[in-house]
Amino acid sequence: MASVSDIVEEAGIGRGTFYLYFDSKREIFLELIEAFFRGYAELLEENHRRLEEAFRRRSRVLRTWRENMLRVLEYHQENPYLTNIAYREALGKDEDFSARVGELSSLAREKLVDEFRMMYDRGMMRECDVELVTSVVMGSTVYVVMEHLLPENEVDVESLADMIVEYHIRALIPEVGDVKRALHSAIETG
Amino acid sequence: MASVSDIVEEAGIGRGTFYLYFDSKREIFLELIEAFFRGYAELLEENHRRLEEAFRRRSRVLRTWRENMLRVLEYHQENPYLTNIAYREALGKDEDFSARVGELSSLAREKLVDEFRMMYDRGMMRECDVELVTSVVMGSTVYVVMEHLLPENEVDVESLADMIVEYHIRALIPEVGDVKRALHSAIETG
DNA sequence: ACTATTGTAATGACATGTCAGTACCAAAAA
DNA sequence: TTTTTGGTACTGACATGTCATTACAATAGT
Repeated sequence: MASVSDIVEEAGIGRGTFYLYFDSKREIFLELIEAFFRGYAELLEENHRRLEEAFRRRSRVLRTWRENMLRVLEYHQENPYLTNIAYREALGKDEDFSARVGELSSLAREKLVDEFRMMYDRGMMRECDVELVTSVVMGSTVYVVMEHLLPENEVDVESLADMIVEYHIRALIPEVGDVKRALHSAIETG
Repeated sequence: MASVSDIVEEAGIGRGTFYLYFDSKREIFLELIEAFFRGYAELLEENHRRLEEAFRRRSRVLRTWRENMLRVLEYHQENPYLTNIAYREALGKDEDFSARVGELSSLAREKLVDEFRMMYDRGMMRECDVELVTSVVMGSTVYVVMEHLLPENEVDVESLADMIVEYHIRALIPEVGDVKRALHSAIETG
């Protein structure tokens, strides 16, 4: 991790100046990460509300899922450094931080599990282990973000969202389901 | 990270003894990780060979894929501590280590991409972005390992492998493909 | 006796955090 | 106008702490 010396050097300020604005290095670190996590948690809540609304109206469920995925990707794309820190750099570093990561990932998991259950109850999903599916979706999303979204700056988020959602829809649609129709309702512009 | 004091205490040896056997803490760390990585790389190579062989014989391709997935899961299950260190604890820590992780993950990616292309060439896979699919498979696998395999010790690896492979087969099978037959050939015992 | 091991104490590199002092500006006093 | 004063932002040498690493005398094992 960057030392305070690194930070002040990079910022072109004196060592003391740093401590005028932050009580400790830990503080600035947790503050940055916390902001990122709070934003992400809010996004997840909002996505969840939108999807619930779609379920209530019984329309545009898959489309909403795709839009939610898009927003998740965009959020990470807009915060590349923090994303990198949160998912890679700081994982085994700080007790509090790890706890916070755990909280957020539990939150995300709960939301997703709930969403998949709603899909299942409406016959939009085949029978399967929801917890496992949730892990698959979360894990693949994080990995795609790290491998495709952060390194290249010229990546098309829209089509990335399309491809990811298509993958999961195909994997989850019931035996009797109409793949073409589902994909169309989720992805194709109309 | 564990201090040298922690290590010698845990191992029940003296501080001096530690330095009789290792030049430095870094050395033992890299040695352990390297062993884990080498083992994993070998596993990947072997899996790749098996799958190539299956392609050559034009039989049991999906079954072999499932077996490969199983071996990957088992390898991580057998090395829970190293898995945890490799994927979580030590990610932003050491320059050399990060480079090694990068190498290994590139190796895994190359193999997988190659395997998917073979599947595609034989009409076993729909047209899609192979790089992205590879990320999805790799990411979801790591995540499932961390969330389902490591925490609980009473998890059934076999059915985990089944469910993961079923997920990907459903996601990747061509429009005209026979899902039931594919799943049967991959998973059902016979 | 000889060797391998131990554990305490010392060392040094490097990290964070502190604080007396500098630079500067603007307003008050002369 | 010039000088003094006060306040704010900033600085970097220094204090302090942590931890890997080394040195070495004492001890256990053969």
